[in-house]
Amino acid sequence: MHKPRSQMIAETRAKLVAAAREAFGTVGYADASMDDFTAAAGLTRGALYHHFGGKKGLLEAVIAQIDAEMNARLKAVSERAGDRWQGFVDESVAYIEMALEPEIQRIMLRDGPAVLGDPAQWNNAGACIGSMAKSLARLKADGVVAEEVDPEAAARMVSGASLYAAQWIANSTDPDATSKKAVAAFKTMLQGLRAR
Amino acid sequence: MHKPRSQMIAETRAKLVAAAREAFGTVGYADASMDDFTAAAGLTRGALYHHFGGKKGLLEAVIAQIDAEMNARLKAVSERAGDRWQGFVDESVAYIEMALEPEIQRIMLRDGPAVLGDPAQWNNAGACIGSMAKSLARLKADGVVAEEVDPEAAARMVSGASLYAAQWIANSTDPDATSKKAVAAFKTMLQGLRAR
DNA sequence: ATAAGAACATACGCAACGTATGTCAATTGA
DNA sequence: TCAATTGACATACGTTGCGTATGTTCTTAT
Repeated sequence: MHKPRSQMIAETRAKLVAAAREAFGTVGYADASMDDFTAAAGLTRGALYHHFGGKKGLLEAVIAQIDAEMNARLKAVSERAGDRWQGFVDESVAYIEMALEPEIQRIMLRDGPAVLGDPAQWNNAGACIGSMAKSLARLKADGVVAEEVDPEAAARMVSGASLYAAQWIANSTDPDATSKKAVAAFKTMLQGLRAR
Repeated sequence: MHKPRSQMIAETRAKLVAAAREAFGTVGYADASMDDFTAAAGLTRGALYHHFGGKKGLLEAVIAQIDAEMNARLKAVSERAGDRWQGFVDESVAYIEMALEPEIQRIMLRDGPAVLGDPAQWNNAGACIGSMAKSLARLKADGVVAEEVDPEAAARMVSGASLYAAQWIANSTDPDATSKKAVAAFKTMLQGLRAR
């Protein structure tokens, strides 16, 4: 007796997502040949078009997967902290550090926005930004964060700042030293969000 | 009598840059056909390869042109302000507003980094970020900006935050209201950079 | 004036994408 | 149980776009 069909399908989709994730993360979206990475998954472009509608659809699936993983990691970090503000700071710094990972940098922060447009309008509405905005909203309710800051606006700017900081670090000749500078300046800047 | 050769060359290059700028800014780098926009300039791909070495080379030329324009505009804004800190804030807000222009958003902030990599390592070293870092360095020397902030780090984070804020505004259903929220949160965050 | 080289255009090959079509297995219904 | 149907996937083909190699013309220098 063979496996049930639904399971076969899930495996096929998972194989394609994994192979594409590998390819997108290393050579980049544009230079990833569909023929190549579908073959690496033991399949052909036919399966890809059937399940994901095209190259962009597959990118969306890859992004959704990574996004979920990032969200889980960030949640864990913020829950580990003492107070709420510290949790927010830790989460933001963790975000910078995640942006150091080549796969995240390439797929989530460069090719993703270039191909699919504004990250905020991706299907799950950007789980990462969403959770950060939630943290900020709670902090604002607690009076820790200043009245005039809109949580979503701040969350977006923080993630943008993180990305640019991470790119800077990743391309620097001395990543460790650069990282220290970036995190210091970043924390200082975050202080501006606090109520006086 | 014909025009001197050097002038003809300059005109040809300018035509190609202009046509590419138009195409890149509207349909995006990936979907811009070299055959199409060189024809729009009254030329062929041959001229493009001769002068710019390829599609990426032309993108670099387009970016250099836009970067110079942006730098000039930002310089004008910061010089118009009363004190130095105000000049920096104005410059940053102006940066957000520039990031609202579709051409700048598409070419400088999305396709550019995706195709050419870290903006900081572009040939002229990113005139915009450079000038912002200079402003911050002066402010730090004057004791207006806190000791622990590295000017370049801050400049990068500010531009990253601006980009994300601008994308948010550009894609929102009510750009005016969103813009107000973003600028308010942005200014608040910048306060964090000041010495106490 | 003629050789040399730059400024382009034209022609060709190649790789990648999307679609249309085919095939086979699994499920459904009588 | 056995057709009939549906869905999963492969194969083949046409199109498009890029890069290069090879012309052709025109300036410039000697």
